Amino acid sequence: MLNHKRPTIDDVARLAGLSTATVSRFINGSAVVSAERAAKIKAAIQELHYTPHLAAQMLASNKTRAIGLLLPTISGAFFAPVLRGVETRAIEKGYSLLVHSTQAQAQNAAGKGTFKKILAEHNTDGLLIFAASVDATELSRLHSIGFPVVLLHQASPKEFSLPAITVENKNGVRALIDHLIEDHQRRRIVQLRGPENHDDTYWRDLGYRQSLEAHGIPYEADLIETGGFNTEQARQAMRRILTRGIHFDAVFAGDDESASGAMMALREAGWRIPQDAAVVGFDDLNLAEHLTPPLTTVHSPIEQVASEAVELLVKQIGGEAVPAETLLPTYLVRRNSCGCS
Amino acid sequence: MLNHKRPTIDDVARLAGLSTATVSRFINGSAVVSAERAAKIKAAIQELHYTPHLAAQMLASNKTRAIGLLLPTISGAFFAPVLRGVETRAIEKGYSLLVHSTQAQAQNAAGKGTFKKILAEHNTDGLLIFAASVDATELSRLHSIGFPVVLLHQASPKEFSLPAITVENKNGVRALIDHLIEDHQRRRIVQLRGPENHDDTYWRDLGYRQSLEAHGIPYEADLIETGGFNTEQARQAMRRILTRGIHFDAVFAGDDESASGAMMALREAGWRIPQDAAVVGFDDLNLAEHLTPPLTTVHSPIEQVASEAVELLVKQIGGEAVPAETLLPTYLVRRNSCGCS
DNA sequence: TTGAAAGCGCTAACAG
DNA sequence: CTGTTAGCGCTTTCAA
Repeated sequence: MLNHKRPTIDDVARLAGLSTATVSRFINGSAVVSAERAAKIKAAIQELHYTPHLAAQMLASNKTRAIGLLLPTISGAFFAPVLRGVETRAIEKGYSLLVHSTQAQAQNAAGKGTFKKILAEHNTDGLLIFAASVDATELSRLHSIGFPVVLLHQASPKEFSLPAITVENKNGVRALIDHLIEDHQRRRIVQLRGPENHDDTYWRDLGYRQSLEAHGIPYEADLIETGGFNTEQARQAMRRILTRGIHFDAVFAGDDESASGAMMALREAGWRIPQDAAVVGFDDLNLAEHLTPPLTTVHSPIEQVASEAVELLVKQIGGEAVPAETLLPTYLVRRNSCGCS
Repeated sequence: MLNHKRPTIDDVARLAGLSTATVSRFINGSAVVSAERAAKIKAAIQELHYTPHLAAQMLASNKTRAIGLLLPTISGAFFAPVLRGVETRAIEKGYSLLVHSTQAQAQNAAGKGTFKKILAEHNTDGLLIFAASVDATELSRLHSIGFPVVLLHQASPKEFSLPAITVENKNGVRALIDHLIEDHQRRRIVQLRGPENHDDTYWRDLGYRQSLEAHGIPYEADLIETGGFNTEQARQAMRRILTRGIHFDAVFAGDDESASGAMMALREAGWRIPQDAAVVGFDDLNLAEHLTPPLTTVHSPIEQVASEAVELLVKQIGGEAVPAETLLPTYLVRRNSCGCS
């Protein structure tokens, strides 16, 4: 397909009048090369437009220089900053990025008997695994072969330890609900929970409960529904709440996308926000400030989690030890959907 | 890092009592292997948990079995179906997917003098290039070395021919504007244009103009603004229109995300949709039916474009000829934001 | 610091 | 249909 054969390291070595080994050392910085020869090599590389053949490097070094990102799905506003953070940092570190949404595979694998691991130790040096992307068996297998892994928005299984990074869910929600109760006198606060078995769901719920408890407000099952961290699901959940005909004066939607869905359902039913019910979210995605009214929420450093995760993974690949758990701080962002002006 | 050395094709061959060549043939289906031996090989592979070493395959075959997807950015609701379509089909075809948003790189490369081609012929077998992701020079270079490329939502440069795939923008918009004029008696229709130098922008504008012309309505520069296919930009563009104090009774927002922004701006200003102004979009993203009111728009088969693009690319990689241009049909979706009930 | 040379695991002639 | 074998382009001992 290509017109000219691409230049090899041998071509460079020949042109520079040196051995391939020296060129290789120069390229990888794996040993000091005399300044004089380094210059020659650099010139030869430029002249030939030489780029190392990745596959050959991999084969010889037994490294892929690629990291894999496993996501449940790539849809949704939430994953944009995740991808951005991961990609930017990965490139910076000289790794290429393989992205795979396990949901896409599930659709695909249905019908076939085979379960092929599209992203694993055979084509990456390490894996970034987002909550709900792979099952415990695979996690355990990766751990057992000592393969570098970082878990995002997901705690390590109890049986063994895999480095995990996430945000301060509980305290964030705590501040959020405190604000609703203390500054806006709301007491009947609906919660639209995220997906079950999702750690964020667990901790956000806990923050919600603790705030209620601290203010002497009982936890009421009637006020709880599952929004699934998803606009459409949240919209329907909100409708179900509305159908119950129960009294409430605020909605904690689980995340911003859910908040958007909750607002739709509320508005359809003729409710005014925040007069009839305050609505708050979590994440502080771009969309938050563009909702009507602008959404009060908890700022979550999503992109930073992503880029820090890459950092942790690369360290592991390099054989360094990394902290078992990293928790990035969150903070309350007051806009208008809570009643602030 | 790994405990056990991974099995090689030699281990499989030894266990099966055959040659590596036969095993290789079986794995790649590159020649017929007798049923009896095939069974033996299959068993050996299972027993050893053998997976081919990708780098070795690449090096020996001079193929990467990876395709690259170049996007301007991964943010935005629009790209979710693109990614889904590409990934699903790529996996199906046995290719892995490398994603790169050129915007992320631009941020990164700023400051450095180097421009490294993160995705190109050295690490992929072919490239899927979305509109506005790479410049003409790089396109020309890829073409000159005969590297497989498919352009998405972007026409081939005039100087040479690269296969391109996109949707029927013009006729879609034509039907949309016709609907506004004929069925809802709108005559002063604002257009929020997409980014300049974007082919979709050009064709959508043409559809808009042709519909106006067909109905004897003059094209008025005052009614035109740039929405950039982006919620926030569109919102601001809409505000600018509003500031002009001119009369209008409908808004063609360029795409659905822009429509969402336009709606926000209109609502802020106290306009009712569709009574005071109809609002219509393009794409028919998931969000369209969830806007208030549900958005009348043009359905664009985004995911299908993506998966068809993979198909075209894989064909090229296989040395097959492919059509220079592929245009997928669009159709009008009437919901309520146009005034339909 | 440098060079020579032995592979890394696999594919693809080539010969049978 | 099957086996033998020569590389693919690079990294990495081992000696010098």
